Amino acid sequence: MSIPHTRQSTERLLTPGEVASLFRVDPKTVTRWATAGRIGSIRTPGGHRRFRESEVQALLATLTTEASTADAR
Amino acid sequence: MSIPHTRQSTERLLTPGEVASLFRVDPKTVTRWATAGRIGSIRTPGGHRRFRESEVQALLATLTTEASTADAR
DNA sequence: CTTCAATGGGGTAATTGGGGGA
DNA sequence: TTTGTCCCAATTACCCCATTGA
Repeated sequence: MSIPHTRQSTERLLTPGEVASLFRVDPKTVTRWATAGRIGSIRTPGGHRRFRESEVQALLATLTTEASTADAR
Repeated sequence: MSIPHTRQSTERLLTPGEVASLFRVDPKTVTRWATAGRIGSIRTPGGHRRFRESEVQALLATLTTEASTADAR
């Protein structure tokens, strides 16, 4: 258990557009991921979303499939 | 109930720029939040704004949504 | 007193959100 | 089922320069 403290001032946040660029998708798609709960988000008081860079990187790594590292080089 | 524990010694004040960094927005945006009454602010005699760290942290926590722990593909 | 980064105010461009449909 | 696109309204970002704060 133990709920992790939300005390990370060094946590870099990304805009929807930046995340969209990383995944090569439309910003709207990123919005849907957030709505569907596939990725955590931080909303500004105005309603716009920001995403944790570490979480985005982790998601990218999770969805990344590498080819066998047989002797490729 | 009233709260006699007014620990202002622990009450740090943040500048617009610091709050902006936490939300990954422009300092001007934080100013608009204060003007719109979305966040409480303290004005210096010169007109500059300062924000209560506890209030900012609380607001940040409220607007934060964690990703679903279940991996639905 | 001098310096200089940060802030406020105003105005304008860019991004985002939400609904709906392809 | 997921994504991209069009609509419009709201929010946010960047430009100017005078003032404040340290």
